[in-house]
Amino acid sequence: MQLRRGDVLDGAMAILDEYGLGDLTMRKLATSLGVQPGALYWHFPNKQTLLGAMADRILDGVDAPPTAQTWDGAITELGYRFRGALLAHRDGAELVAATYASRLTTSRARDAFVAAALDAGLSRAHAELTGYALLHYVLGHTVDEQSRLQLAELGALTRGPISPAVTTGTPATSDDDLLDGDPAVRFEFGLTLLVDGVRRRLTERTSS
Amino acid sequence: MQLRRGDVLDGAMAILDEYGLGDLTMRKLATSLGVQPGALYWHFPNKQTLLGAMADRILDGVDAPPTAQTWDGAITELGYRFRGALLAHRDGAELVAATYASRLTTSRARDAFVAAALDAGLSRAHAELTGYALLHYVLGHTVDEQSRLQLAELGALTRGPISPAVTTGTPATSDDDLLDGDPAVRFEFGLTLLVDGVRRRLTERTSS
DNA sequence: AGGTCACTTGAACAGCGTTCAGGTTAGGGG
DNA sequence: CCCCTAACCTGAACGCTGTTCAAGTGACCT
Repeated sequence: MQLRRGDVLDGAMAILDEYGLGDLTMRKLATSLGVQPGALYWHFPNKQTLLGAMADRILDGVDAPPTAQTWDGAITELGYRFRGALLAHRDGAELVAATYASRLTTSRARDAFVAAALDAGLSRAHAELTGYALLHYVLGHTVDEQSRLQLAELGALTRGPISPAVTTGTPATSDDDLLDGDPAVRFEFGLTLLVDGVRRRLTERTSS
Repeated sequence: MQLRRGDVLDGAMAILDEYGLGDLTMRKLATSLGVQPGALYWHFPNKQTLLGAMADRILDGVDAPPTAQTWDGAITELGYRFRGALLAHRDGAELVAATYASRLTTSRARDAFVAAALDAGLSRAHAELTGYALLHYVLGHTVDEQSRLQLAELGALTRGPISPAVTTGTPATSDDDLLDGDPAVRFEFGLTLLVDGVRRRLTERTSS
């Protein structure tokens, strides 16, 4: 029973979901596949490339045409879909961000954003720029959101019956209530800011 | 001649600037300081903490009050200052992004953004959210910009006299001209989008 | 039956962050 | 002046990482 490239990818995704990016090593992956580490290098030239393939799998489908009727609805839908894809796997955002930086994954998400911006009525140049802005915002936000999430999970396990917190100065409601509330609200707010920025560009162009 | 905590930090910054984050290892740092690797662990409990201190140094000064007179000028100024600080050191953006994710650096940049948003007239809650949006956008953009820059530098050295490129389909002007132009333009565009989003929120509140 | 090509093994290489018992050195008090 | 304590460093190791490669195995086609 020999290994296929797809099997390696499947095994890697399984380790990612269960143990996280930090524990995804070539040795652990090989062991989980019942194989020696060297065998993996027949299917992938190196770990970076494997991570790139994983990023591509995570982003699979994000560039499908949006169903929303309005242009702003379409951009928002794409944003949520992108974020959802990243959050669907442990360390997904970090993996995609790292891989995107080394140009080993295609930027489908950005292309979809650009298409939506073109549909909205922006010029090619402005649509391209808008695509970058949306991509960078969503990526930046989601990396942060996910790392917070996983730090909180870890803290919830570590921190057992802790003393009810000696309030060291501020009444503790300065910041946390906004964060613990709902990351989706935080996400949506920034997305709306960007969409409104696009809207302004559209009306300016129309009315001038 | 004994080592001070600050000396270690200085040495680490020097290696970062000259060789990049990938070559910043505890062993290389120790060698450059004329010391054994173990000695570093008296000054910093681990590498992560050292990286955190480096991030703090990189971000030193970004939260100084902006000089611009208008609120939108202030936000723009802070954005450029933040980006400038990240670009000032090799792999600076990546370092700060990674460190920010593990909460080992204070988020001065965000606080400055929040203050500017409050000055603009936003409510506390909206200002906080705006701070996150700006932070995530600038970080996302600058990580991308810097990795592109360094990839291009590397490519310029590697790529010697290459054959004039077999244009595989598109006339090659689809994307690159916008990118090679000026990253600052790309940066400013997204920043303007966000600022315009804030502006809309302000006028809505005023006129309703 | 034989040969070819795809795939895997086993072992090693060079490097990493981190630990720690023990040596060294500097500075202040008797 | 000397000694003692605390700060600081050494030397050597531990367990881990990604990656390489000659040699071996196995399946499939002729």
